[in-house]
Formats: sequence, C-alpha cells, structure tokens
Amino acid sequence: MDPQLRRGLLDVCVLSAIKDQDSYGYKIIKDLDPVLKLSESTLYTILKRLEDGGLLTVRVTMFMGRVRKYYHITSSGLARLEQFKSEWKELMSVYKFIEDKQ
Amino acid sequence: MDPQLRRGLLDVCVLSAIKDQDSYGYKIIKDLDPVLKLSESTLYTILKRLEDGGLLTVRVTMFMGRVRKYYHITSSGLARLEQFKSEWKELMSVYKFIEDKQ
DNA sequence: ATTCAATACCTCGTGATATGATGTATCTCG
DNA sequence: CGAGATACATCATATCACGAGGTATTGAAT
Repeated sequence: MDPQLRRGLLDVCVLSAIKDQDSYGYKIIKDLDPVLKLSESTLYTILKRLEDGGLLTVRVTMFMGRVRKYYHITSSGLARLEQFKSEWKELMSVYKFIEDKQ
Repeated sequence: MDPQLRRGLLDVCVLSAIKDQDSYGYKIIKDLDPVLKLSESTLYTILKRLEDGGLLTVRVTMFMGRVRKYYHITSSGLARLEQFKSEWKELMSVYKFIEDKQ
C-alpha cells in the first residue's frame, strides 16, 4: 500500500488494538499483522507519540523475567477514535470525487 | 481533517484534477477547493514531485502577459490513479478492522 | 553445552514531506 | 493610483516512518 495512505491509519490502528483490552508492544504487532504490518521501530515511535499526547497511559510489568509494558487507552484516545469516524466520512467524499473522474 | 489522513490523497487528487484535461496550478487549487483545500506552496511541491516522478508533464505558455504552466497527465499518472483504486480497497479493509472494534 | 529463534524492549540517523511565510510580476476594476 | 485577483516560485521548519542496530531473557533443538 502507498506509504502516504498508511500513515493516516497508523495511530488509530494502534489505538484500536488496545481499545478493548490493554496490550503491549510485541503483542500489538502480532495482533495487527493480518491487517497492517508494523515494524517495531515504527510502533514504538507511535506509542511514544500517543503517550505524549495523552491518548494512552503505560503500566510497566514483569512477565517471565522480561519487562513488559501495558498500554491503556484514555478518554482522549477514545475520543480520537470517535473523531476518526467523522474524518473517514470526509475522506470518503474526497475519494468519491476521485472515483467519479475515472 | 487529520493532516496524516489528507496526505494519502494529495497526489491522487491533483492527478484527478488534470485527468480529463490539462490544467495549471492556480486553476487546480480553485477546482479542488470544494473537495480539498490546498495552499499554493503545498500544490507546487506536489506538482514538482509528480513531474520528477514522470506522472505528469509541463508545458509553459503565456496568457495575458502572465506565465501559465499547463500540466498534462502521463500514462504513468493514469496508472497511478488505477493503482490507487486497488489501494483504496486495502485501506477499506483496514478501516473495517477499526470500525468493528467500535 | 551451545546455538538459535522467539519474546520484548529501545535509540539514532535519514529521507520524505506538508505548510506558512515570503517574494515577484501582471492584469483588471473602481 | 491602489487593491485584489491571477500566477508563478523558494525557503525554513516541523513532523514523521522506518531501517539498522542494540540489549536481554526464555525455551527448544542440536
């Protein structure tokens, strides 16, 4: 897929992945893999940005001797997902314009 | 609209705007305005990139004492629009994933 | 015992990019 | 004459995705 097109979905995809229940980096990548391939460097960049923006919070845990960081969506994160739905409608109308030309 | 989301559409919107008939910068902005607001600096950056990529060609003309550059879509440009349609399907499947979580 | 894959985190540098600010020049209308 | 529309362009900045590379543990296979 066109990288530009991907970008608009990255943040919301990650937020979606932790929406129903808290998750951690490695698992998010595996969960999203069928729908969207993410490298680790990309994901951790996104997670950091979302944390800085207050869209999620982090909880550090230990599991089998390894550090594991659980990410939890905030109300702002949920609002972002909500906002995305309306933005998608705008996007669809732009797409319609392009499609009609074809 | 989320700037990230916009980005994926910029190139194809511009290509769409010149698809049916050659056009020039100032007119492209006016034509796209109802569907997508573009600043001049943004558009000229895009046009330059599309030209460099061989997706369009430029023809310099004079009109009423002013320089006017007409942009013409190439077969690569048309192919890009074609490709966009299939990419949009991929994008829709990602969107479905996000939507289903809501 | 050693090797290798899987799990799990992270940082740094690079290249690509959109955009505001700014500049140049002409035509038209009041 | 002055303002607004027409029409182009460049530069600096900020944002961002991503590959490359790094650290460390567990568990299974050789």
